[in-house]
Amino acid sequence: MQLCSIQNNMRKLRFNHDEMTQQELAKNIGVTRQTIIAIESRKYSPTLELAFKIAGVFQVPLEEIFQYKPEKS
Amino acid sequence: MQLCSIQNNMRKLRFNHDEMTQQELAKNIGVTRQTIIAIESRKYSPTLELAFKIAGVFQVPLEEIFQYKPEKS
DNA sequence: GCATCATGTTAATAATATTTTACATTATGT
DNA sequence: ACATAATGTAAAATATTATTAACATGATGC
Repeated sequence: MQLCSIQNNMRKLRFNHDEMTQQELAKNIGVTRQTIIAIESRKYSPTLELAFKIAGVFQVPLEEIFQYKPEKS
Repeated sequence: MQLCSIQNNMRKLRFNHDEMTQQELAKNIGVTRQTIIAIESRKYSPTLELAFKIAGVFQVPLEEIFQYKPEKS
């Protein structure tokens, strides 16, 4: 499956935050669990708005969660 | 017209970077001028990938260009 | 064994972002 | 006056992201 160009460590952050589940994170930022799954598995990148919300939950700068990896030339 | 929830200072940055035009910025990051116009006028938010590319052009952290302003309760 | 919870997969639909094209406006230079 | 460059506006078409729902798996506890 095609990976998107944005890497992330949401999964690691969830575990470091009291093993927050995908469901809890989803509810926290107001999206469905499917969206969390898709982002964690790099099926697609979140919107900028969603990325900011996620950074807000974990209280870290956005760039600490998401990194741009061009991949394509 | 409805504004999106992400603020930005691309316009200011363009002028501070040798008065870079919308056209030049667009070409730099590989999108059309319409996309730059839409983002600058907050018609919609860029994708996370685009936001990273724009930050790359201006060589500043993403959060220095884009700020999340919830607006809605 | 059975129920429950967390995670994963797939597919269809809805919502949003981006492209393309065309035309308008304002300022600048000749 | 005319040409050009930068910006703005609008609409339709396409691409990407997000939602919803249904079903599957592995782990845990009773």
